[in-house]
Amino acid sequence: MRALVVEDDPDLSRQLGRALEDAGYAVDVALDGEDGHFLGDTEPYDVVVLDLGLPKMDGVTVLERWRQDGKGFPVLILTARDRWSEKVAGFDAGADDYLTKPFHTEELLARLRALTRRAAGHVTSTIECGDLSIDTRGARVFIDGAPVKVTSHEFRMLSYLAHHQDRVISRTELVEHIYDQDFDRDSNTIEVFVGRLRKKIGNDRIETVRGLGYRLVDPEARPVS
Amino acid sequence: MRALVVEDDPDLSRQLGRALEDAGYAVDVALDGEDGHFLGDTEPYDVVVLDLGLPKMDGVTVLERWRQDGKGFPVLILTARDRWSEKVAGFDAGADDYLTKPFHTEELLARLRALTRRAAGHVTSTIECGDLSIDTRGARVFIDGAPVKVTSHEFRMLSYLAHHQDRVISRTELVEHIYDQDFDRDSNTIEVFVGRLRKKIGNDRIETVRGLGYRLVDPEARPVS
DNA sequence: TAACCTGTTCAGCACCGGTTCAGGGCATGT
DNA sequence: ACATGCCCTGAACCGGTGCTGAACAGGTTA
Repeated sequence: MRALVVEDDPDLSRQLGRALEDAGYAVDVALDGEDGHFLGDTEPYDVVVLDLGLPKMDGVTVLERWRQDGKGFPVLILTARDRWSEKVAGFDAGADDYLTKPFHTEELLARLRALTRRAAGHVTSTIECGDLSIDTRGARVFIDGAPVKVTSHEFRMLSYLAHHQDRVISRTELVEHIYDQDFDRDSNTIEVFVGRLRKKIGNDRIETVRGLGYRLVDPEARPVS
Repeated sequence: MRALVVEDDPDLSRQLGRALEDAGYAVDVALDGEDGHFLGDTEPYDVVVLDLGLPKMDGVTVLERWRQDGKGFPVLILTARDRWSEKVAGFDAGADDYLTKPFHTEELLARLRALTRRAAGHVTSTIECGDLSIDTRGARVFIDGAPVKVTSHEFRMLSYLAHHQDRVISRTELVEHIYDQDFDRDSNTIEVFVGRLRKKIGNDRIETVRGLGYRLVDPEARPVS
């Protein structure tokens, strides 16, 4: 999951970035509205945390432009306490949730989880694929109830595949969503991770579609429709 | 499906080409308006991505000439943000959709899928032909709900036939839509693929019309011709 | 500092998928 | 019925793609 944090207060943005990274997101941080808008326009984020009071370009404007351009990622806006007008304007502009400063990072994380889940059409905090279950909250993976130990990048990857199960995910799409901005394009890191994941959760759970990418499937569900 | 990308920025054009190839298109790239116009005039594309700001010949002009010459392929234009006049001119010239730079490749792919589907008169992302169903998004094929394993070229071919089912598709048309520019004309590759496909989905699903080409049919739907 | 864990790089290899080729069959027109 | 030529098919070739084991690097922990 990739997240963008747009927050001008350097302390808070650093804290947020760190909290999200700890929670397993690949995070980019923008310190003003222009940068934030540009990043949101160019990079495929899965969720955005957007402060409304920003230098160079107001948060609401940023959000409005994104939505005009058809950007659909979920956006959580941060507002100063008692700034109802801003909040309303934010929702009108297409925000999905809000939080008033100051707040507990746990609450922010919980709301972000809810947003990403909702955006992918899931309702619970665990995604199931056959007897494979992925706890997005605890970053844990179970097979038939038995815990499987996965590293953080392995988890990000599995989690992204699970959010879009049954779809073919190209290698480039995986890279874009797992890593932040710059990443060496031609490298076989993805393949190595797929290999390691397969070794842990079973070979038949990740199909490779030659020339296109990978796909997470439930091996049990396919003998007959 | 064959796609043409007309984009002068070398980085972007390479990136686009790669993304489309990942998505299963056969892609040609032109770096200026003249080349782009020529290619679009001579080669039968299924969809075109056209940047409006181009050297040698402006994108709008390119599009106008294509339409004057009766080229009907769907065209998605790329415009710099806040260039409303261009956008309008593009639509007037016959564009089918637009996207403002910068954009997410996934969104571009989604729109291209929508365009090709619409151009073929389909609305969903799966095409049905009797109990044969083709998932254009997931690159999968089912017979009566049971998955059939096809390779990427086999899929392209079946998919093209399915987009134009009940029509006779000539061998050259198939070649032109499945492969990009350079392909050895006299080769029986197509026949080999037809053979392999028939072996997988049943002999009676692809009719051969001697001297003309092939046609995808629903064997059940024609008790008698 | 040493041991460890995680992510990345590299090189070798197996295999798959695309292409070619040759031979034979079958439809079509005379 | 015959001959022509189009089409089908099996087999083989070949290059590329993706997989794997191992080594390396950076950071973290004991």
